[in-house]
Amino acid sequence: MTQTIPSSDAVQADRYSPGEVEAKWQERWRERRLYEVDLHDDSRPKFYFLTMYPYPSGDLHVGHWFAEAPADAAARFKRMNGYNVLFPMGFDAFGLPAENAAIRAARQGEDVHPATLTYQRIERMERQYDQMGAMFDWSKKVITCDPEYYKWNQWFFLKMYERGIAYRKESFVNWDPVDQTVLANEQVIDGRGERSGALIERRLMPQWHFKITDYADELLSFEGLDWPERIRVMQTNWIGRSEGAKVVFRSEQGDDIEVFTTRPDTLWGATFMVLAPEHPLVEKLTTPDRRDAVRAYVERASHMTELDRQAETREKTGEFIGAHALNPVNGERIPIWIADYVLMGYGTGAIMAVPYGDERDHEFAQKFHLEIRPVVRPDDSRVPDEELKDLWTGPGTMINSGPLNGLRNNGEKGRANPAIAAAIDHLKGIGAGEEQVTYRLRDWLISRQRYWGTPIPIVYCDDCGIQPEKEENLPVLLPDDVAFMPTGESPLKHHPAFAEVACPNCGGKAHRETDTMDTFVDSAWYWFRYLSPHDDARPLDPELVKRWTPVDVYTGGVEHAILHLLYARFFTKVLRDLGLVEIDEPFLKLRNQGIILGADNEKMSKSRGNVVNPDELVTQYGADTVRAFLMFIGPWDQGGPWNYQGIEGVYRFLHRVWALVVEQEAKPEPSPDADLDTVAGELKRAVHNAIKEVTEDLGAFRFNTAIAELMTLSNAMGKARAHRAALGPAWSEAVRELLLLLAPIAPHIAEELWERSGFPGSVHLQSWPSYDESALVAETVQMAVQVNGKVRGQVQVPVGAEDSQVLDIARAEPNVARYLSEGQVVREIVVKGRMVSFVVKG
RNA sequence: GCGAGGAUGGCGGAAUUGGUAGACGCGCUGGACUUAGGAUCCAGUGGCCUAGCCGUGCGGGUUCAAGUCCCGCUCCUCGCACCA
Repeated sequence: MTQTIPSSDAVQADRYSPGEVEAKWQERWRERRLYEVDLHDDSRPKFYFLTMYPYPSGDLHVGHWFAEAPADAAARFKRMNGYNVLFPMGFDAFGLPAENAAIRAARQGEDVHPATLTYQRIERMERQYDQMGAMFDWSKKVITCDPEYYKWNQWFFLKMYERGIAYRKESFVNWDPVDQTVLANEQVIDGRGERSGALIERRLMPQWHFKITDYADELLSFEGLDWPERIRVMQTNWIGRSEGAKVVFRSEQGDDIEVFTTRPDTLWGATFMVLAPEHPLVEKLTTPDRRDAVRAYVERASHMTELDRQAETREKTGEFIGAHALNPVNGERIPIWIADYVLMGYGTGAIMAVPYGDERDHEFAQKFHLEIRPVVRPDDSRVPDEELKDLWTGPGTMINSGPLNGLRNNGEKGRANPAIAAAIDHLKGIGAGEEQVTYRLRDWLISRQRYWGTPIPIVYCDDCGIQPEKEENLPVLLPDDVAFMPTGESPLKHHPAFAEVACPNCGGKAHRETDTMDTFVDSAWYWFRYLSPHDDARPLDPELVKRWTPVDVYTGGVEHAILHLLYARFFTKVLRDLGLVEIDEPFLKLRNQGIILGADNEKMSKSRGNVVNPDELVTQYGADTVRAFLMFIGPWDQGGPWNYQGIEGVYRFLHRVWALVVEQEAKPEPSPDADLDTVAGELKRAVHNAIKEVTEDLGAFRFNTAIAELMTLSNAMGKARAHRAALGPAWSEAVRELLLLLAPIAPHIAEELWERSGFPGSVHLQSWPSYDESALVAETVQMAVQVNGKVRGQVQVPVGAEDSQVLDIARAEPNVARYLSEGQVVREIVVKGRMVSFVVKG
């Protein structure tokens, strides 16, 4: 890309110079505190417009602009529509990249502290944000690595600990060997660490969890929320609710083996059982002759990464453990196997296997030659029961199933299926099971073996065990004087002053928890804190929370569909149950922007070298052009490839707007035969049409078409421009409306032209214009005309015309007139809005 | 495999309840102004065998009328995936 700005000798005194205009207005807006919001102002309705706060990576890239500039336009639009709009911004400042940078530095013998790095980056990004011309209210800024912020993470943790929502449990965890930390399930993508890309190992460790599963059912409801279907589906699948039954089998040795099944109706077809390799009963139940084989299998499974396991989706593996269990419904003796297709983390880690009714069990049975017994006869099957196909998961009639024989199985889930209902009742009757709901969702593991995060306020006392830190001792400060380990281990472990403490209970010898919290804890409630960012006495201001939340619109990337957005919903419900807020849901309306791809159609990344730097673009074209171009590129929720050429068109458009308002008319006066009334009428129509369209588009986040409408208006004004002197106030009115419509999208140039036109005040403090319906384009609509049921012609009819007028026009159509003149009109009707029917006799 | 979304000119994309397909922009072509044009302005720009015909991934259907509705496919993107 080479220069496109006209060389300086061509610049006239009043030529559009984005750099000057933008610097001037950013300065003035700052001086006038134009965007500082009075949270107590109740003269206007509130509107909380939230956009996801960024991680302080150090440089704003074009993706930030794509996310935030349109959001800013939508927020400005709301503000001009009479709302008191809160549009805050902050930084998600804890996290691995800053710490990893410190570790890298340590490896080279340098000393870089994550805090120093983070605050430097925040400062740089704030300056870059200012260049965007966004109406962020920085006075409400939240930085999550500030003790004044993370203190409240700790406070919430203590409250949740009191209520049993935060608990410590030894469990298998996802261990990232590169980042040297445990990850949440949500952070493991295809068996690899979300950040590091390293293969995840499974380890058994004591970890802190939040009991998000307590809220599983509530999280499944999106009632009253205007969220994209896509996100709702993703969250619903993630929570993964399954209705079924728990059934207790008993081993011959007398141990209860509990299983969960969604198909209790097929219990009589259970011909073997399968335990997960990690199942606690495996060791005990295995018979001596099978011990070696079983141990080898368990050993192999434990070393397998998640990815290895998933890669083996085709071929089933497993081992018979030598033991048998009794099927509670028919007392049958069935073999017990272990196999890694049964997961310890779901249900009970054990299943009853019904090869006839489950594809996986069927595959397993075939491979190991286990019995397959039909229990549902398909409706259209005519073969004898013994010859039924060996896998059927659909509806039919129950067979080989004792008391269920002959019952209808409609293939539905839960009690809606008579066969399932009967099976559950039967289980209850014999005391071997009952209805149960199981979720895929697991509790949120929040422990991280890292330094740069919120310290978990827990102390382990040799005598008293786990002790929560006292509230008055908060915040538990993250120490600054730490040495970063080249190995990646958390420096907290090697910091005696931090780790060795007195027990808050007995005062005896104790040590502090050295794990820190997942950074998703920070972002699970940050929007509440914008309302009182520096309140030292309490986490949130109840009065302001009541007035301002829930957030009216939340915008951000889809990549947070299940991580952040699910945690935020969970946290809100917890805060509600703690009596701190009164709302059930944090974000009423959610909108996701798409992703801007590099010119090579790949996701932008430093390693690919396809990153577009917005700073250079701003220098070349100005922020207004960059903003408007990102909005114009296509539907916002779609994203798309970056295209250098397109930006020129938007740049030219802003130049033309500038010329319309500022530049002196160089052309000769209009020719005397120009019909001024027509010109004025068309101008007015163009203006009001634009108001209507831009209003609808901005309200619906359709930025691309809003700009297209503005271009159409500016083109129309370009045609009328030659008559501007003669048009007088009509011209000036058109300019006024154009600038108002432009203000949310290109705030600087709109403000400058507003001032130059002599309009009072700031364009951003004006009310949004409304349109005059009667001034809109007199549209016509095409209608078909039929005579005695046959279409004879098409006519153009003005929108909103009276029926009689429509009939007159239709009658005048030559092709129609031919048929009408012959006979007599008996009935005339206008149907379907777009069809004129004549019925003629004679 | 399951779920969600999509397919429209050379390109990004527009098209209320079915009603002149291709708004707006890019690119391209021609012209004007120019020492020059990669600046600006004007005109044109879906295709073709151009009295007209054909055109919204493919094949059917409903309708006076289909990008839009119905049936059957193909391909693409994203999400989930041995969840019992």
